[in-house]
Amino acid sequence: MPRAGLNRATVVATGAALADEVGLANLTMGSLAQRVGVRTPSLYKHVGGQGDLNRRIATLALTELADAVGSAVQGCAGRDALAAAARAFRTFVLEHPGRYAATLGLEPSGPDDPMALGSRRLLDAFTAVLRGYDLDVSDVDHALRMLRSLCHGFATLQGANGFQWSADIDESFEWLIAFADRGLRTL
Amino acid sequence: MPRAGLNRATVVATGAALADEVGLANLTMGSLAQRVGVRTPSLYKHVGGQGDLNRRIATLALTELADAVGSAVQGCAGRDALAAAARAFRTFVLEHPGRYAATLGLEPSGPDDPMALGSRRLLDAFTAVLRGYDLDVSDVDHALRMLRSLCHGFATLQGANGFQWSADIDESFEWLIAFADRGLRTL
DNA sequence: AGCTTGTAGCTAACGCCATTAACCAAGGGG
DNA sequence: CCCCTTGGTTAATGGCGTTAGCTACAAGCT
Repeated sequence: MPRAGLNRATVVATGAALADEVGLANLTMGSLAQRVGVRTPSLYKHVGGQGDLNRRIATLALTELADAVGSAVQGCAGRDALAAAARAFRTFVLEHPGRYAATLGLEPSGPDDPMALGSRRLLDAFTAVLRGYDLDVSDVDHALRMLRSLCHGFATLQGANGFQWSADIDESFEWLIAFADRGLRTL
Repeated sequence: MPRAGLNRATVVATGAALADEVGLANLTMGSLAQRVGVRTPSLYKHVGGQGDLNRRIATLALTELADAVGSAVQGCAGRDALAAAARAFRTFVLEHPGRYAATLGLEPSGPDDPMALGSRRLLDAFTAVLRGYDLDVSDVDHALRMLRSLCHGFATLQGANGFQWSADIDESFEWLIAFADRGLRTL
């Protein structure tokens, strides 16, 4: 029959898009096959299986996220950089919940795993933000983990509808950025 | 044949324990049935299905978590209360990852949903912590979300092995508590 | 051009999982 | 003592991921 002209990159990208639409848990090999116009087993010619697909989506997501945060930070420093990074992070998670969910709970296989590379680039972007505050070296790792926890926690809780009560969520996020900025400046 | 003497509570409790052991995603009706010593379809006499089971595990988890945080906070105030609440939260999530995972991404069906009740009690415990800092009323909701994001983010990232690099994780968590305390005291 | 060969697609089949239907026995309340 | 609620059973269905084995497209060599 006519070749569909698929390749690994399109399969992974379509899978990521589908995961964003229907949720990672509902990303099924059948639905992905249908989306790319092929029968289910054909996907295995491009991808090792669901685990492998998930891993590749995670790698894509981490790369994109690192790009987004990295370029948002360009040209800012201090509080502006912090706000830009945090907003870019949250925007990405809310716009691409499936991709982001794929990145959680995976261990990098080795140091040259492209996933670990994306992870490191993301970390570097946040490290650059912290360079705008003159922290003691012993504080940098902790501050990094604090920022990551804040961004990850807020974004995933919002994505999971974890904030039920009244106050405006965007306002809370800006408040949170201001809080972190104040804390970092007075260390 | 001989009755196994099951009831809803034991099924849910065993399901929660199993989810903690093998991960919520690997909690299967078959494995749970085996654990309680019964054939799979028998579970449906006690529980509506996998979704219902998940919901009941989440309710149990939220109740336990609210109890843990609530009693940890008893008799402390200010920084001590904050530290006690945060530690209790993280300990619970790390010791019961399956239960906690079940609580995410669920919408309470109604205002008298027992799950919403547990959720509210947990919220109340954190609100009590904040009462030790004299915040402007307009800040309370934002501060609450900040604390929830911090605790949730840190605990889930640690549980997912999201902290790869070197620094000591417990030390980071204590640093983070101190950071939040300082920020809250200087609002 | 024609043959070859690698490979992207297909169908068929298997096993696991959740769920439902239909049946059966245990055991307490009249 | 009987009955009928109820907690257990086996059998069957449908959806999923995955593998095996086949087919036919298309590129490359002669």
